[in-house]
Amino acid sequence: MFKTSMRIAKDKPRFLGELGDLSHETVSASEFKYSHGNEIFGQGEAADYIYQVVEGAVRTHQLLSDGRRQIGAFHLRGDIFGLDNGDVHRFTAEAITDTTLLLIKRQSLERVAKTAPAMVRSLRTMTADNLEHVENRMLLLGRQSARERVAAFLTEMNSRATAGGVIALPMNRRDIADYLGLTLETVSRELTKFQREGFLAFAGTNHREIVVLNSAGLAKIDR
Amino acid sequence: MFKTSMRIAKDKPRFLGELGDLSHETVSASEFKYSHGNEIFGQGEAADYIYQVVEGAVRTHQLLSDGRRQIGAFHLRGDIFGLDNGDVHRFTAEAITDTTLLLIKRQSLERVAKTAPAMVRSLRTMTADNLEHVENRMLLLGRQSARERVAAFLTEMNSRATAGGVIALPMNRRDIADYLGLTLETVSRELTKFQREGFLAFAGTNHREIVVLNSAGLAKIDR
DNA sequence: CGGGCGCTTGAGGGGTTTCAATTTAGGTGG
DNA sequence: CCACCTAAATTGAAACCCCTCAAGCGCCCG
Repeated sequence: MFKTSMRIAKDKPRFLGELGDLSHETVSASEFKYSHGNEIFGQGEAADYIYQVVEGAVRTHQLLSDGRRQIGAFHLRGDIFGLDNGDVHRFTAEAITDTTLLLIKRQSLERVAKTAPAMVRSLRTMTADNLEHVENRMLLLGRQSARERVAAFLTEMNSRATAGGVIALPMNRRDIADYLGLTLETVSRELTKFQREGFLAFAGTNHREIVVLNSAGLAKIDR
Repeated sequence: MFKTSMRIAKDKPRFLGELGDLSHETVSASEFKYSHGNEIFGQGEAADYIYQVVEGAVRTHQLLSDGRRQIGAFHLRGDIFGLDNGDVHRFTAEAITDTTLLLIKRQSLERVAKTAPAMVRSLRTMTADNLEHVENRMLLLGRQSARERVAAFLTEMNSRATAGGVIALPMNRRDIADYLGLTLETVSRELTKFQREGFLAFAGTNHREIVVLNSAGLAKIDR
C-alpha cells in the first residue's frame, strides 16, 4: 500500500470530479494504492473517509456466517463510494484489481459543505442515486430470473465500463454471481447462451472482454 | 378519504414522535385516512410530503411490466416513510388496512431543519436506517433460503408489531411473499413447518395472529 | 514448460414454483 | 341466524429452474 498526501484547491481539482468542481473551498484529500484483493475498509469499521476510484475497480459486500456473500456494488473509475450515511460501514470494500483511490476525510467534507450549498446538493444526489441503485437491486434479486439478471448486469456494465465498444470486466464470474444472487456456473451458462443467440461476443481470449452486439435486445430481456 | 388540517407546536406534539420532540419550531401537518387497498402515492409522482403512520399499515412496492411485484417495506404504527431522498417517489405506497396518516410538507420540514440541527440529525438517522434496511434485504433476497427468509420476517415482525406477545399481521400471505421474494404457497408451507416444529403458534382463527414461542431459535435460523 | 486458477460444460439433484384442489374464514343479504 | 359467496390460506403433486458436484479445457504466471 502506497500513500501520497496532497491539498486540493477549487481551481486545481485533480480528480475530485463533481465534488471538486462544486466546492469553492479546499478539501484535504490523499491518494492510496491497493493491490488486487486487498481490503479497503471492513464491515463495522468507522466511516471516516469517502472514496473515489482514480484507477481500478472496487467491490463491496456483506457476508453470512457460512461464507455466502452478497456484493452490493461495483465501483469503477470516477465512482464515489463510502457515503454509507452512518458512522460505521455496513459493507466490506475490496480492490478487485490494483486500484488507486482518492480518500477524502468526511470531516473535511462536512466543514466545506457548511458554506457550499452546491456541495450539499451534490452529496444528496449521490446518496439518492446510491439508494435508487440498491432499491432496483431488490427488485432484481427478489423477482427476476437468471437470464434477466445477467442481461441487467450486461446492460449496466455496457453503460458504465465500455472503452471502444468493449466491456473490460475487472471482476471474475464468482463476483458477478455474488452480485446477481446466482452461482458462477449459472452466470457462465447465461453468458454462453447470449453469445450463441448473438447478443454479445467475447473480444479477448480470456472471456473478460465482452462486446454487446444487441444492447436493445438485452435491455428488453431485463425489462 | 377524510382530511383534517392542523398546526403542531413543539409543546403539543400530537403524534409526530421523534420529529415533534426534536423540533423547536412548528411544523404544518395534516391527517388523512386511506381505506384498505388504496394508493397513498404512486411510483414517479412528486415527493412533496413525508408520512407517519398514526394507525394502520402501509406497504411500498415496485412492479415489473408483467405484474411481478417486490415489496420494499411495511410501515406500521409510528413509522415514518416517504423520505425517498429524491424529488420523485420510486415506490408505490398503499394502505394495507384502513389507515390514518400524518402528512408533513417536505418544504415545511426543510425550513424548520435550517434552524434545528437536531432535526437534521434525526432525518439523517432515519434515512440511514432506511438504507440499512434495504441493504440487509439485498443479502436476504440474494442469498438466503425460503426457511431463512420467513424466519427473518417473523423475527422482524416480532420486534415491531407485537401486542401482548401476539403478532397481528396486517398483510396477507401474498404480501409477505412479495416482500421475501417467494410465492405465497412457500410462505404458507414454511409457516406451517415452524408451527409443527414448535417455533410458533397461531393465536386467532384466521392465521393472521402469530405467537412466537422460540424467538432465539428463529433468529438463529435467520443467522 | 509445468502448475494453478478461471471459465466452461455436463449430469444429476433439490428447493421452490406452478398448477390444482380443498379447507377455512369473513361478509352479505334474505 | 344461517345459507351463500368470495377471498384467504393450506395442502398435494408435478414440473422446472437453478444449484451442486464433477470433469475438462485454456490461459496466465511463475
